[in-house]
Amino acid sequence: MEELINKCRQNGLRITTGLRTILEVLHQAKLPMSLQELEVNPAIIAICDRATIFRTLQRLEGIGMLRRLNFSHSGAKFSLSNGDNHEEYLICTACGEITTLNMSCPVHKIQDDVINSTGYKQMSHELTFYGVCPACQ
Amino acid sequence: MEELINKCRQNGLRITTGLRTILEVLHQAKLPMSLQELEVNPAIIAICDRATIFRTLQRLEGIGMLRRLNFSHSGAKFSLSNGDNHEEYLICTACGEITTLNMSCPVHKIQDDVINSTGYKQMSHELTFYGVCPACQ
DNA sequence: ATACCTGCAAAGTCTTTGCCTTAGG
DNA sequence: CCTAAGGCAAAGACTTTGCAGGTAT
Repeated sequence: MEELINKCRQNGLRITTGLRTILEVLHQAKLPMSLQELEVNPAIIAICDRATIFRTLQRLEGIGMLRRLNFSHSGAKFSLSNGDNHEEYLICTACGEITTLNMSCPVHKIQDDVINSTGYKQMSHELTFYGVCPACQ
Repeated sequence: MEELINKCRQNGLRITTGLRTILEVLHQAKLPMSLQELEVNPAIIAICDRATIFRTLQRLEGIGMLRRLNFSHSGAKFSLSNGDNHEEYLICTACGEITTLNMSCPVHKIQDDVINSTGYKQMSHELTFYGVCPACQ
């Protein structure tokens, strides 16, 4: 957590209560959260206006600490970047539950192939599985 | 193309000019398109209202012929389902260009593992690579 | 004939911005 | 102090819906 704060400081952000709280919530959630979810979060609701959350997320994304994700069955979500430039998720198409997958990422090899064959740079990837979770079946 | 029409008919959709045109455009585009892109498409703009396109996409998605995708640097896009329940894309984070990847999908094996370990059903997946294309570097 | 589709316009929803105030460094 | 950050409210950008009239079957 202090590490996150320091990274913000290094990037010239001012350490405000809002920023601190948002980081904390995202850090503890460990799962991507939407702007709205942040907005109604008990820890945030009394502290920050929607616009503040929005701009804070924007700043965090700008310095590469946050990653914007778009899942097909919900809107944009944000998660603290793991620094590895890859994200793997499993999403229930019925209830929307998001699960992170801790796989020793099997896509890196494929990614290298793609880099070589296309000439793209600064490559990252998202691998998302959709399905119906046991509880919803 | 006739195949697509038949599938619609089988699912109880009425074969209207709008539906036909939208299918045609999506079929030829081969790339995911947003509602807006469809709306301003020369073949469609004179035929269909935005609401019609919207509802047509909704119906197509409902019968599983269309897949809704959300990319991190653009809004929702739709592509005719390939029936294989998987999609692989490469997207330039600078210009937004979308490229389809024709890989003999390397993720199916991984998907099987995920199914076995999580109990999810009706699994599909999206694998998206983000990077900066040669032209934008 | 009768559902189903469509167009139009308006209502929603969520995101983004302007402007003035507050407060971190 | 100076400038970034915050609050409020309003503007935007899309998406979605109601309803009256049109059309495939």
